[in-house]
Amino acid sequence: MTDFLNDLNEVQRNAVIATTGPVMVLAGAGSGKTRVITYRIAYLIRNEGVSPQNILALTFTNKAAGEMRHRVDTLLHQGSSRGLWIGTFHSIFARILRNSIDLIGYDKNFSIFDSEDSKSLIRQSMAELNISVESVPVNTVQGLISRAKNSFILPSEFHRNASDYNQQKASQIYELYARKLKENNALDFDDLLIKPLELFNAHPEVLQELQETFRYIMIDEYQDTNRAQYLVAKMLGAKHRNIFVVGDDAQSIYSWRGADISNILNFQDDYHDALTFKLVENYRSTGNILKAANNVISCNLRQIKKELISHRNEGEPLTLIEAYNERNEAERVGEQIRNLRLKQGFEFRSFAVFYRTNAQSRVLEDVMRQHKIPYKIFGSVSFYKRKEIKDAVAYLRFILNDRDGESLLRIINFPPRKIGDVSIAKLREFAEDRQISLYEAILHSGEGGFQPRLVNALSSFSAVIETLRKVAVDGTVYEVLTELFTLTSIPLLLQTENTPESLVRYENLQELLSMARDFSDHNPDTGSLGDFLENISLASDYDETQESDNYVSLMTVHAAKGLEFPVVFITGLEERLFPLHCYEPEELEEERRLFYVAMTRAQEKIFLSWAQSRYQYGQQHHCLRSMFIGEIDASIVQTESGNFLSDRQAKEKVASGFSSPSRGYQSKTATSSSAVAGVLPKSSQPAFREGTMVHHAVFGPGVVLDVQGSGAKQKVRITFRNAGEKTLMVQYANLRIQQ
DNA sequence: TAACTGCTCTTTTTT
DNA sequence: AGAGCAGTTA
Repeated sequence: MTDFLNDLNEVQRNAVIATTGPVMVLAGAGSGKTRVITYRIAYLIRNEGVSPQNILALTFTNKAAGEMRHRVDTLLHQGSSRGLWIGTFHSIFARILRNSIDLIGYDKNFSIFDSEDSKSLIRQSMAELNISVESVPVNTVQGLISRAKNSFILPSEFHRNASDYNQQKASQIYELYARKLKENNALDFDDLLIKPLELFNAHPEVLQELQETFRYIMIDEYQDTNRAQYLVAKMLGAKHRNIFVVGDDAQSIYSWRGADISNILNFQDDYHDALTFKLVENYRSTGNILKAANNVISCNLRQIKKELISHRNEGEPLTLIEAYNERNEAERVGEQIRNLRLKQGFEFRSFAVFYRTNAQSRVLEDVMRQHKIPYKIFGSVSFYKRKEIKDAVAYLRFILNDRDGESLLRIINFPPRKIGDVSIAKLREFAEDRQISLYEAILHSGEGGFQPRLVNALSSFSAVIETLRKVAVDGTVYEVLTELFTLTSIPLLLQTENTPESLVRYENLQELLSMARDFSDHNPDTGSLGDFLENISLASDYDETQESDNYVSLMTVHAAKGLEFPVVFITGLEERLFPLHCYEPEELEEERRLFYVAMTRAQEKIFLSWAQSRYQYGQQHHCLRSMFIGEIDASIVQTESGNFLSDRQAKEKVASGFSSPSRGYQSKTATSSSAVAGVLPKSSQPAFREGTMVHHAVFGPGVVLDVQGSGAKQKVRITFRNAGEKTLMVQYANLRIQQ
């Protein structure tokens, strides 16, 4: 019965069998973290006779949850994972809320608003409060509100503590936005995490029941939990105290989303009797890869010290690709992939190309297509975020929850029914007069004194909705969707439009339909429309992987967490791109952890690439090599032609004196203008100091922030009144000093 | 009401 | 460079 424990090393095994009381496992990259959790679940079920219904495992992605479930099934026997509570924080909490949210004044059929819906609602709130989008950007507001929610700060408290203008405005908007969400009977992503707390506080009996249920709680990627997640987990585990958390502070990359690294750093303060295990034996990567990763992460100050120990041979050095521009970078990545496949027998699925921002995927995609390399981009425009899908889904959402105003606005005039903004405004007024919802206003539009044409349009709309509702009562999701497509002729319209885009959209709707059919087959019981929608709302493109397909994976580094590939390309290693922004030292440390995550995904080979110039927001920029590259021991990094960096650096040092990598980029405009304008004679180059007022031919007036280097290599960082912050080579910038 | 046009802003990363 | 938006026109 304990045979499967032999697959584990001693520390792993000890962690698995320590089933009682709080346990923390610090698991370095590739040290068998998922293995420990899954074996522990299997051990609980098989050796300790725990019923699956009493085990809760929380993950951050659906993919991780799916994989865990799959592995438990493999470990025991098919179907063993039935009844297990395995899922993302968001989906498990949504499930809890579906059961009892009526206790805190929501309808159980609540809608889940994605960030687009939520942004639109924030925009509405701002309009009502007469706060212009120019004064405070919607994105900023959304970020502030989200952060507040995740820290479990209520509007009133946020308002009290608002220190600057943006926060003050955001706190006002937060209040109205929260009210509007409730009016819509909707929860945003953050609500899914914080509403359980509200529920538990108001109704302790709900909490008690759940505490009884969840005798064993396991949390993956604990370093990425935010305050709300931390609190709920703590409450749920308070009775049995069998809390088992796994994480790696070195892989904490979500602080921008409110993740609080101190949750893991302070675990032992919360649970004094906690057992701690450290997994540092790495089975994934070669010695050189680990060495490089260790080199880099040791530059961070705030960390739990642990050096990963390799279980594999040294392997090959890392390879540096230095490209002219982003296109060249992509081409050389493609070339390497082709060569390695042909000469060393790697399959397409062995390769992953990582980048810091989604925008970088475009060129890579182009080149892959040109070179006929099969590829898949993870998380570009999610299937569910496509307009046609969102429109169709909005109908489904609205059938269940007719207070969902966002959905209503999407579908009321789609397909076009000649109900425009003006009519909607009139309808709104009518609804407000009578204190009824917008949909009720539509149902009673005959009494509103509207033009007959509008009343007709509105009643044809409500007829569609009512018909669909009837179908939904005892029909499957598939049937509802089919009826929707028949009634509205949406697919037909797209087909007759017959443009390449409309045909793609048509295909997408067919895809949705077949997903619905799939779902209906697996969930034959009626009333599963809500479940279907929940899956859709909480799903993302990052989740699906089909083992059978053979393609190169393209994704952001964030999306790569938890995955592994034989060959990894880390692209765009340039200052201000990766690391992206470094206003604060902590932010730089997070970027470094992100780079660490990227490197530790690799099993055999790592390629690091950067481009000397790159298009960013439609402008070409000169780039500087990322400081991260220099943090790796130069004796294990070679160029494509096989020269080691250590040799090259030695030569360079002799030739031109040591130059350390410095920050920033120069604008191409500045460089090229200098060719025309000429360069000041060296002797007459003015001296720049911090605070010097200057004038630039293109950027206009500005102030020097700091000066780097001297002589021909001197650079100045300048904040321009109208052009923002730039770093310029003094030699080329042709700056005039303003007295 | 809907289509068109020029304008702005974008780019962090995800559930 | 490209998407999305507001404002304008048919």
